[in-house]
Amino acid sequence: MKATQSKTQHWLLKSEGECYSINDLKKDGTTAWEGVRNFQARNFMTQGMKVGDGVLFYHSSSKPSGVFGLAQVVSPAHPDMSAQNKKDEHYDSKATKENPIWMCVDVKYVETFKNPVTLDQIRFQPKLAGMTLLKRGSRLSITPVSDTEYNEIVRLGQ
DNA sequence: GCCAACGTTGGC
DNA sequence: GCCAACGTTGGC
Repeated sequence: MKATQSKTQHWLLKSEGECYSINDLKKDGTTAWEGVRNFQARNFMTQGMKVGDGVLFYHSSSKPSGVFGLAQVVSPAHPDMSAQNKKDEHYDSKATKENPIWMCVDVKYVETFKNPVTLDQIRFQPKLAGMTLLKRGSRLSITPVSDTEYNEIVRLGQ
């Protein structure tokens, strides 16, 4: 399905801080967002994300958890090769060259927040109360973020 | 390390 | 196509 909307969207990407942090992204410059093994999150990448979209970089399972910086989508979705790599921890035996199943986009480092916006802060802000992140049991590693939410988090972080 | 919430799998 | 079992996520 081809995305019909042309407006720039914003997204929140979760990463375990211990595993891949905003500092790792800064070091790498650009990275393929591999390892997503959830259909809903994948569909956001294949159908929703567009080059130029803004990304809130969230550390989960970190002390504290929160948005630590900004990134940007720099490629359309392409096959996630880690799914076809037997040695990769996210290997999926059903993924093939003909049917890669799992896709990923490339994201580019933009900036590290001077003041990381913690989960507590996000909960406290009325403008951010509706964020998918705060929904009970929300474990999605990729969620859409509204203009208002995005701008508010950027304002708090800088 | 606990556990609630959720997605996926597989037997029927 | 139901649903129990299982694995994973992620805040605490």
